[in-house]
Amino acid sequence: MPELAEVEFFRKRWSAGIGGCVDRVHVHGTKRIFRGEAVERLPAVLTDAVLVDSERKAKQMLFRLSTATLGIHLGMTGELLVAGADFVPGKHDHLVIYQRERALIFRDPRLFGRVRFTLGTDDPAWWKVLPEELTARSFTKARLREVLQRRGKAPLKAVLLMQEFFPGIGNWMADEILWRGGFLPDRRSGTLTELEIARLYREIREVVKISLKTIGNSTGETFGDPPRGWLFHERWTAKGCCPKHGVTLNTATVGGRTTRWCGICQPIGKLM
DNA sequence: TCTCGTGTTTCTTG
DNA sequence: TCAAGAAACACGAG
Repeated sequence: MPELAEVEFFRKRWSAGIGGCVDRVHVHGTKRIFRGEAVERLPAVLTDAVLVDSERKAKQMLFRLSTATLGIHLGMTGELLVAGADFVPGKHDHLVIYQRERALIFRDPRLFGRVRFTLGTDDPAWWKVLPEELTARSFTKARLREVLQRRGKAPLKAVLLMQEFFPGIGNWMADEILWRGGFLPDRRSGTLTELEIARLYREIREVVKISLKTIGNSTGETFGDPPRGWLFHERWTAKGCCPKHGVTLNTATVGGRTTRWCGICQPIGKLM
């Protein structure tokens, strides 16, 4: 479930390879994962390069090597893994970077993810133009108000999923934010009062911050869960209940995505 | 066998 | 021309 915090977890997983030299590279070159890239050049470019560092912006990752940069987006089902140097790639292991002591693996069964690479050590142009993080100072209440008004007729849920405004927010995080704030997902974005905008702003910051802390910083085999009492733990099955009221969650498609909410916590809908 | 889905891009509609 | 919604992408899980 790669939303911003899970992406952070996967990025750190590959940190095991920082400082290491690339022995060889395996690619499934014909796959859509590499769309638009001259993938046939990738093994030659990366072999003998050193993995220098990595960074995440929203759901995007950039791995900097001594000869090139590697941009990775996990799509819906992508993941990064680390295995021993004798790792044998499976059907869905589209990129494997072998170092002396380990293999860094990018796996994605549904091929919605993307790998891009750029020669040289400068950060690529697409990376430089990504919007600033929601944890940055530039994300202010005034900025939120402006976005909500600009997309005034769209449901709140749909607007929260727009990456140009809310980089890193995905389906479960949007549901979590709306549930905590008491907003019905199909509420028109332009109808929020000043007090409600303040509440939404606070919940966006909180959910991002706590998710990064609990999921993004996990060090185990799999990423950890967000705190008990979050909607997260209930929203995956039809039997899921509101953590506060115990009532079965409602389900509908809002903004093109499966959305779950509590009829008691989140009472006020469209209003337009 | 059928339906669903954690993301993004492109197409269609209004 | 713009905003919003739908469809498409590809595959495994239930």
